Amino acid sequence: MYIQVKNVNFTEELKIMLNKNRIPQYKKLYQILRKHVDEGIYRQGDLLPSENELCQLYGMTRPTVRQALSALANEGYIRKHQGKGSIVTNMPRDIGILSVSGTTSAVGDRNLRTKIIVKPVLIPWPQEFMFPLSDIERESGCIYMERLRLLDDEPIFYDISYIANINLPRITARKFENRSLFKILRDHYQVEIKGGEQRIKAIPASAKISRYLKLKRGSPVLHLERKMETNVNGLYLYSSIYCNTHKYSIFGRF
Amino acid sequence: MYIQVKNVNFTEELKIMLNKNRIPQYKKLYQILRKHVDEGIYRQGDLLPSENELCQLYGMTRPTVRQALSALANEGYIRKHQGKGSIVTNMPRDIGILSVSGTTSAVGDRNLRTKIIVKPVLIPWPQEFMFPLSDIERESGCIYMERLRLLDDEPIFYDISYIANINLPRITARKFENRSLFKILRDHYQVEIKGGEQRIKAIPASAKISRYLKLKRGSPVLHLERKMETNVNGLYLYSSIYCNTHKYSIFGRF
DNA sequence: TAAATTAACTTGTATATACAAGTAAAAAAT
DNA sequence: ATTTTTTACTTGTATATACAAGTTAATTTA
Repeated sequence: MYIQVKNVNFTEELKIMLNKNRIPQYKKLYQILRKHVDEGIYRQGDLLPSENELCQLYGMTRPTVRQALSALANEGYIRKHQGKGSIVTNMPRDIGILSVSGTTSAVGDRNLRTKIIVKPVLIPWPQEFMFPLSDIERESGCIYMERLRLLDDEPIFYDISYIANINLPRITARKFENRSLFKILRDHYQVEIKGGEQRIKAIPASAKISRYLKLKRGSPVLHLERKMETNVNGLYLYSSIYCNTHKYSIFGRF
Repeated sequence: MYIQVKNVNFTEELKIMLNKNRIPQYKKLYQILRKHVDEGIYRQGDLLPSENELCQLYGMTRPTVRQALSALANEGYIRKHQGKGSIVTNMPRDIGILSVSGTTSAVGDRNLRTKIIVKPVLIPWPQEFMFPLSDIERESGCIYMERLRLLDDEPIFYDISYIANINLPRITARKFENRSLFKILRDHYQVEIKGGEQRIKAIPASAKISRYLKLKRGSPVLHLERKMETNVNGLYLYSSIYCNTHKYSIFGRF
């Protein structure tokens, strides 16, 4: 018995391998600028360098720079004004809960604490899941976790997360206290959230939810069911989020 | 007494006037394709003509066509797949409530009826408004209206709208039954919603809201406060929306 | 001094071109 | 017949260029 090897040009293969994780220039610039906004190097209201300046700084042509900027504009990080320039938007981090980022970034990282209620465990998917699942997802099982998010020591979010166990080695061993699940996925697994869908309801607090969110039973609670698409084919993130909106509203840009 | 006329080249002025309402090519294509999707000429899952075909069909170059397509993709009308093509997304109309379009399009126009509770009237702005107002907005007064939206004869949305009275002649005379406010603004005033922000809460139904939405007092209701930016400088639309989410969820893509 | 014009920026729109990379079906090889 | 390769499509990335149009500040003009 022998293994048949496909007839390939190995130098070609190697080139492809090396180029596989190649990040396009416009995406590099996008990531740099987003990081600068996130880290406060550019603050709200600041003017970004002009497109021509960015061309010079990073050695690209204007269409490439514009591609990066329009990605930032689409996600609400900046707003472009003809004749003036690109202005950093007031609260890019607050897109959060209604957009691409996770709940950690939804409130600005400041006074948010995360308490793990149920550590990440690998379980079979629930019989009746809130979204339809593919066969691959069903087969690979589900990484399940429950987290309580406290803002100024008040419980605000109760998160239940479900992730298909696809290509995420050792994820159940990681620490999720005070870190965004999304950041971990991005930094350690190169998983980027690309979009998704959600359903929103106002519901009366159940016994469990009222206990965790320290509310009276039956008082109104915001309930989000979210399905998030990633750059990894077939990998979706699901979460069911209960929010105490008595004191804080959920804020979003669109 | 005489009126001093600015020294201008009138042919130049005329040219500018005529070009003033000129719509860019990519925007024309964007509008055409969006209309086709809205009207069901392209249905969910359908493949749009390829970029090169669109180039030929509409006499543009590929970058221009791509600009139109990426606008559609950003708003969730299509999804692009390298190597395959642009696929019409399952429920582009349902972006509605959480995105750019109005509530009429949020549920697909089908069984939605609109009942005017308070006809559009010009009033001064409320003392304590949910969003800060500019001086121009305050001075120009506020077009106010209340509408109840029924889905299959069940009251679902209670809309309170506020619009600054800037350059919207005769708007209080228009009929808003069963039509989207946004569509009227777009078709008659060339006002396009470009983005905005919103706050979402779960609150107990007040006496008024419970009456209109046919709910028990105190039962959970979704409350949205929205500020929408337009292409008209200084013109914002505001609305306060109460939703009965017992039967239906609010759905959104991001 | 005050108004108007000009100049020097900014982003917006558009063309033309080239090659990379993903997909799917036809064609060729086994 | 089955597998592999090729081919012909698709969208993605990138450059180079040009002019339009909005904004702001400096300059000129009255």
